[in-house]
Order: sequence, then C-alpha cells, then structure tokens
Amino acid sequence: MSLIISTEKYLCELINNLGYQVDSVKLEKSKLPEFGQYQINVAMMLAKKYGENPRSVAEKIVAALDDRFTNVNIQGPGFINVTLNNSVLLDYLNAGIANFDIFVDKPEKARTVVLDYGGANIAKELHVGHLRCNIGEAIRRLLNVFGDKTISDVHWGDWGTPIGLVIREIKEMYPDLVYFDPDYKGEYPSDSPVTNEELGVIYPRASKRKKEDEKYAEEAKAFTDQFQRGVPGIKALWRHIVDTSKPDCEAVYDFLNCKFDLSYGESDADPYAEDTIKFLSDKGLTEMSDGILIMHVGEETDNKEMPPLLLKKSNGSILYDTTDLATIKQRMEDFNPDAIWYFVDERQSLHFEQTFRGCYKSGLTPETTDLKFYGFGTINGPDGKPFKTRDGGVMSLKGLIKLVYDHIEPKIKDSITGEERVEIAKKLTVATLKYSDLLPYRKTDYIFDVDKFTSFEGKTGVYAVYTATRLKSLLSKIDHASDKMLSVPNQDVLDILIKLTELPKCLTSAYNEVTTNYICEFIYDLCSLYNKFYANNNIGNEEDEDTKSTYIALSKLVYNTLSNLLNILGIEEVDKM
RNA sequence: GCGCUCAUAGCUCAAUUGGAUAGAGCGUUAGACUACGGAUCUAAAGGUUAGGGGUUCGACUCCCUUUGGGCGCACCA
Repeated sequence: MSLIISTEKYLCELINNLGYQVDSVKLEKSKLPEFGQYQINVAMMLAKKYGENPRSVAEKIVAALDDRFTNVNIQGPGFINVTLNNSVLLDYLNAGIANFDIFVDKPEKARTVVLDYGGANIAKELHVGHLRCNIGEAIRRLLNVFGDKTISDVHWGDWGTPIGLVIREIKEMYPDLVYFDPDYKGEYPSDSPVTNEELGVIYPRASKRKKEDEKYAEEAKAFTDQFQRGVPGIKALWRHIVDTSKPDCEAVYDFLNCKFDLSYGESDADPYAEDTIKFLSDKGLTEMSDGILIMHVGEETDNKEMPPLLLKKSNGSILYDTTDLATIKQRMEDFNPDAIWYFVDERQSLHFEQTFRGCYKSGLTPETTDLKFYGFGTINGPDGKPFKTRDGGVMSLKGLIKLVYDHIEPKIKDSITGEERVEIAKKLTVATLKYSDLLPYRKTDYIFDVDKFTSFEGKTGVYAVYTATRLKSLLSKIDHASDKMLSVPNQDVLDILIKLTELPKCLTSAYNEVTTNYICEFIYDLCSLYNKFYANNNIGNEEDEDTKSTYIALSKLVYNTLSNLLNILGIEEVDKM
C-alpha cells in the first residue's frame, strides 16, 4: 500500500474514533506550500454534516494526530496543513528504488479485460486517426501494472463494404481475372493480382466512384454479399486482399509498439453471426422493417430517438452491428471476460451504445459484464481542421510518421551515425508520437503541431527520454554504490520526494478513469524537478559522502520510476541521442 | 429538427471530480554556464474560466438559459 493511502486510512480511522462518520479522507498536496506539504479538507465537510464549526472540528482532528506529522496548522475556514516527517518519507521511498510496486495500489481482485483498439480497415491505408491506438496500448500496459489480465484484439475491419468496393474496382481494372468467372473450377492463383501499393490507390478511386455511380455502388454491395456468403472466386480474391493489406498495417502497429494478443477481424466473428441472430430472434427481439432485420433497443426513458440495430440488409448481408454483436458473443465464449472495452473514435459512440444495449437486453452478456466505449477525439492539422497533406490529400499514418522522423533525425548528435542513428531516430519518433497523443485528455480533439511536438523543449516525449538518457549516463559514470537516501539535504530533493508520493494517486486516477494524460503530466513534472535538482547540485563532485549517497540513490529512484512510467506509455529509452 | 460533445492566458493544453490566490508548455521579455549530456536552469508579463442567472460556507467543475464551434442520427464502418 502506498504511503498516501496508508496515511489516509490512518486519518479515516482517527476521525471515526472522534465520533464522526466518514468513508474516506483525502490527503492532498498543499496548494499553499508555505503552510505545509499536504492539506486535509475534511473538516469543512464534517462541519456541514454535523452542524458544527469547521474550525473546531479541525482543532479536534489536529489534537489527535500522532508524530508522523510535523508543522501541523489550521488555516482559513478549516484547512488542515501537515508535513510528513522526513524519516517517514525516506523509509517509504527508499523501498521504491528497487520496487515500482510501492507506487501501485492494486485492487483486491484482478479482472480479465478484452481490449479492442486497432480497428484498421483492410485495404485502406492507416490514416492519422489510427495513431490513437496508442491509447488502448497504454491502457493495456497500465492494467497489467495493476495486475489485470488483458486480451488485446486489433480487430480488423475486413468484412464490410470497403472490400466489396475494392473488388468492384479490381474488376474494372482486370475484368478477365478467373476470380470473376462463375464457371471456373480450377485452383485459384496463389499470388495476389494486386500489390499493397496498388490497393493504396484502388480504394480512394473506388470510394469516389461509388458516390457518382449508383450502379457501381450496387455491384460493390453485391460483391460484399458474395464474399460473405463464400462464393469461391470472390472469397479467394477477398483472401488475397486481406493477406496483401494486413502485413503493411501490422508493420505500422509494430513500429508504434502496439502489441496485440489477437489478430482477429470482423470475419472471425462471421461464424457466430447466424447463432447471434438466432439467439436474438428466439427471444422475440427481432423484426423485419423495410426488408431489413432489425432489433429495437430504445427505452421509454430515452429523451431521444434511438435507432434500432440493423442485423441483416435486404440482400442478406450483415452489417457491423451484427459483426460487433457476434464478436461479443465470441469473446464471451472464448474468454468470459469481466470487461470488454473499446477504444474507438468518439463518433462511433451511438453505435456502441446501441450494441451494448442489445447485449444487455438480450442477455448476450450478463449485467455484470462491463461493456464500455472509450471514445477518443480526432487529430487535426495545424489549421484546426482534419489533417491534410501539403497537396490537400488525406494524411496517412505513415506520412505522419515520416514527417516526425524527418524533423527528429537531423537533431541527433552528428557523432551517431549509420544504423544506430536510424534506430535512435525511430525510437525518438515513436516517443514523440506517443507522448503528444497521450498527453491531452482522451476525448478532446487536438492539433498535431509537428514543430511543437518535435521541438525537444517543453512538454514533449523527447524531453522525457532525454532526461532518462542523461540519468542513465550519469549513473553509469559514477563509481559509487548507493541504494539508500539518508537525509533530505535541500529543497530540490524534497520537492522530488513529495512529487513521488503523489505518483500512486496519479496512477490510480489514470487506472480508474482510463486515461493517460495524468501519467504524461506526471512524467513532465518529475523530469522538470529532477533537471532542476541536477542543475543546482553537482552530484559527482559532492564532497559530503552521505549527501552524495543520497543524491545517487535519489537519481536511481527517479531513473527507475521514469523508466517504468515511460514503459506504460510504450515509449522506449535510448542510450544516447 | 433531435441528441452527444466542447468553449479556460496570444497559441496548445491542465486543474486530484465541489476546496484556499485557476496551473503548465510554447511564444514574448530579462537573466545564469569553460558544461557529471545546455536537448538545461532562474525570473517577469499574460485570466471577469464564452455571456447571464441559480444551488452553498465555497463553482472552471453541478442545474437553467443565451451565443458560438465539432460530431452523430436505417441497409458505410
């Protein structure tokens, strides 16, 4: 248990013993440090509840405190300010040098959580928005730190109309391919008729044409239906398209350190689709409407119109409402998870609300299964509008990566060359992309400003990595074993120690609220405080042996903590840069 | 039209979920160093939290309202 939490428990008991009923007491960092390190604001609440004077409540509490605190005082209406004894602080934090777990208040019961956060559509290039798979990845790592079991699924969009469109366009290009011959009985070729580069231009072309040509759109839908039904030639072509497109997307996810336990797609849920529909129909929840099989999920308490789930088109093919329901059925059968969480663009919130209602209403999942939609905002260009390339096209994720790489690479030391230089530039590129993506609150749209994010000054990933690199370099050069802080020599050290005591709450907030911005902010604050300490104190030349030991142990503590935090974000360190 | 969401310093974002004087980064201005990695550090200026009302000891936070953005609403995903 972390120091703050155990202290809060102590305070809670103490206050209950005074005759006041409280569930929890917060010990927070003081807003006014001249009065103390921490503040306790419970007196005002108790005064309200018990109709007493807040000041006198505060006085009763203060009188009961033991000697773990110093400099206890009451300010204003009843703010209690306290300072922890240095020995309490040091005992706690010294344990953190070798053990990051002291900062993690693990819940009593671990969960099994399925995380769905890749979501790329096959046959379409990854666009800037897919950068936000970083959120799901970071949450996966965070859950693991807290002891939860996670199952991450990239969940390809490989079963819908986009591929039908691509097939339609391929037919335009190569009408004589055997895949389109319904009478063909032989083996289909093992090589794809199109390369990934070609796919990159085929989809945009097909998408454009769909809007202009109704017949073309109808034919594309028909192809969608055909590969869903397993018409041999079209299914074989579908397979080629999937196999051609997937490795390219996988390489990008891999580059971003996004690790998926499952590489399932909508197509993998297809075998569950009919069962799912039957399950819903057997309960009398489905009906036909304009030739479409639907399920109503509206409730009387709704203050808005809730569209129904669309399970089957009039031509018999299924839609993503169906595949998402079928996927949930599959996941329940395979893993029986405590939770299934989606990290998807905020614009899909209505779809997931419908889907989850469908699950609970039908009993596809029990009420106890935590189905959640964690939407994220969009990434905009410097003008605040959707990110475009210089010539006005849609910015691909690869394009964004290259843009960042080209800004970062020239800033690496000249003495680093060759393959090593490339590797370091890549890691710094990922650090830049991750940190800037994880820093803003998940749901807000943000502007991707390349110059700002790669400037190497301020709140950036590279600043954090730089600090870690410098620490690593420092520790490798100092020949002085020390694993224990012995005292608090100055304010710079104290500021770092206090900051570290706040880490457990930061992590718990991130864990409970499923957001990463707290961690990013913490990393910046910690780096900033350490760099200040570093600038003011010469660690290597410190003459007092005890102080030097403390400095070194502190540096180790900061380095190890930083290292663990960067790892949660999926950011890798470098030895030099 | 209905619904969701957002509006905070010149710009980009925070604010421990209702707590003290709303904080950071960038930019601007003024400083520090022959440096254990300067990709650093120290300061200053910058705010009627979009406008108005309400709830209470206390509001950026909750409720109502006005204005202005973004997004979503049946056979795309």
